[in-house]
Amino acid sequence: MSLLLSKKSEYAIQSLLYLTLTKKGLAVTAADIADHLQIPKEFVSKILQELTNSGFIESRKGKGGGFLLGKNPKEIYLIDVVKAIQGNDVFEGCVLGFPGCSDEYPCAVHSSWIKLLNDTKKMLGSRNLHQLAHKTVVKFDAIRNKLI
Amino acid sequence: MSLLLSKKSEYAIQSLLYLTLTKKGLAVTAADIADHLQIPKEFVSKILQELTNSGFIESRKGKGGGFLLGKNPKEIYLIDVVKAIQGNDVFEGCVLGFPGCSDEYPCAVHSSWIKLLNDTKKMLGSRNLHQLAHKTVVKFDAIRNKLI
DNA sequence: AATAAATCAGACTTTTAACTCTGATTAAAA
DNA sequence: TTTTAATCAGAGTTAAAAGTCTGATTTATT
Repeated sequence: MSLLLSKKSEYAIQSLLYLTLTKKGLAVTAADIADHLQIPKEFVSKILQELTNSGFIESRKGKGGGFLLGKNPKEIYLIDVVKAIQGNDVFEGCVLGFPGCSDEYPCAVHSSWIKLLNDTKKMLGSRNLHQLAHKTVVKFDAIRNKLI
Repeated sequence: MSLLLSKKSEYAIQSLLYLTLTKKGLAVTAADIADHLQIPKEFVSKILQELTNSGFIESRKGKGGGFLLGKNPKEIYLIDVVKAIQGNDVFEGCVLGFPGCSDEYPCAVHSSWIKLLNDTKKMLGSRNLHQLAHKTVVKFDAIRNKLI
């Protein structure tokens, strides 16, 4: 896990970016995604299921099936994905772990932390899949060519 | 765990703040700290041991023993504690989980993430125990009086 | 010297995140 | 209609973080 996101969130975002880059209307299998992202197929399948349930993607069963984006990639922001995967209250709570920390009863670093948190939320809330997808092509290439 | 720190780090910082507020030269027992912080005694004992090994505090064995700060609280910055507990590479790694993410081979949000990370490090790197301790008295009071 | 009160060390357990497996279902194509 | 290739659902496993327990050691006090 990075400092901010769980592995699940990371893989969810990577998968969505991959789906954004595939031809519209064409279903991509979990195996294909797992292969291109170099992550476990079974795990990514679970995550794709969750993303289906939360409406980010659609699934097609049976032969020729797979997954495709369920919305316009311009309307899927990183923060939406993170909240769907990690829960709506990921961004709550005191940094120092003190109970009942709030603007009224702040801990010693409360205001600075709130600023950092707002910046983080602003960052995740202003980047959508459409903006990020083409910048990610090079990453997918590097993984495929085992440059990493 | 909050977005940034592990429970261990949180309790470590809380314990150090508590020790900063106690009379110089007087050892405080793990039980006392656990009680005032309302966290498990055995767990905090483990953490205090680690903090002893990394030189933040000193321990006195036997009757009348306990723990006390090993350095000047003006010289203990939050980031030092976090690195000691969570490891030096806490602040490494790609937010989106892509391998080999760097300035040369950035992911789609690399530069924004580096900025957030630097702000975070700056925050943790500029607050020492001395600055924070007195602002924390009210938190300890609230916990003791079960106001929370 | 005995007792009491503390840390110390390390094994153990629980919980949560990460990951795996299996069998059922669905649907296209032969 | 049978086969093949996919998702679906949910149980199971593993690894890491969080938390507990126990027994040994240390040291001040009686």
